[in-house]
Amino acid sequence: MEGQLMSWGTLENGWRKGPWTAQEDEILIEHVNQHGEGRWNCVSKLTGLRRNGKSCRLRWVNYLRPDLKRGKITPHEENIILELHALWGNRWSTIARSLPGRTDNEIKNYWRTHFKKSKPSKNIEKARARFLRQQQEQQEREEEQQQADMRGIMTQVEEAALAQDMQEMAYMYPLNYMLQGGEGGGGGSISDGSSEEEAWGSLWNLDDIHDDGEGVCRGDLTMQDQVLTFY
DNA sequence: AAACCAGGCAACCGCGTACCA
DNA sequence: TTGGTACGCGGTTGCCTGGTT
Repeated sequence: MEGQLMSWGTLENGWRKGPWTAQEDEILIEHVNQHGEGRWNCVSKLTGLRRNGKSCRLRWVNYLRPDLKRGKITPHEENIILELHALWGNRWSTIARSLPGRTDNEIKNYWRTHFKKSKPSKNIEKARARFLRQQQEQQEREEEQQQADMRGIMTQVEEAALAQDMQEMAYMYPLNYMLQGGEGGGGGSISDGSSEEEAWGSLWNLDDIHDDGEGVCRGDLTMQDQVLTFY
């Protein structure tokens, strides 16, 4: 524990806690505009703000950042959250990278209030298991194929460099990268219905993309392929 | 009108990790 | 190599608000 509350929101060690005031927000924004993000523990020293570094960072990241999107999560975003949560679980910050303007905290809260309570149906669980199994098989097939293809063309150094590039791209822009190919791609088939079954359905339909060897993403990696590049 | 309740969300906490001296 | 510090992440808490009785 940091200390005992003296008056409302003030601890005996001088740090303030609880809801931020408009003045505190202004001070923090001013500070970040001047010095940039980071070095959060210096904020109190430089500005006189009685907030610890953690609190400042959180306030900035979750509320004050200018690129934050305000307003409700759209059905499209909701579907993205569902799909990525199916893939990555509670890795909220990873999921948030695929939703520009949304924070991990926001997505986490949204998930907890909208989906946590409803247990996935049997069908969903079966579909999920099938998806994961096929994903694994696909990965194995591709690794074999890639090794065979690459061996004759690339040196080992080039191969490593490419793999790293792919991984970095996928890490920086997970969903954008997956959905390359536009609205007609994997995400485009998502209807505006927001039921859980529908959302999962859009994910499992990706299986079909692979069946003909072409995929909706035409020439690009399908969602499954690209997800595999993360691991 | 008042009390109660549930949902939503901002903020806090603890832990793990990266970085640096 | 190690210890300290700062940062980032996920889980949890608690307040606020709107709806219901």
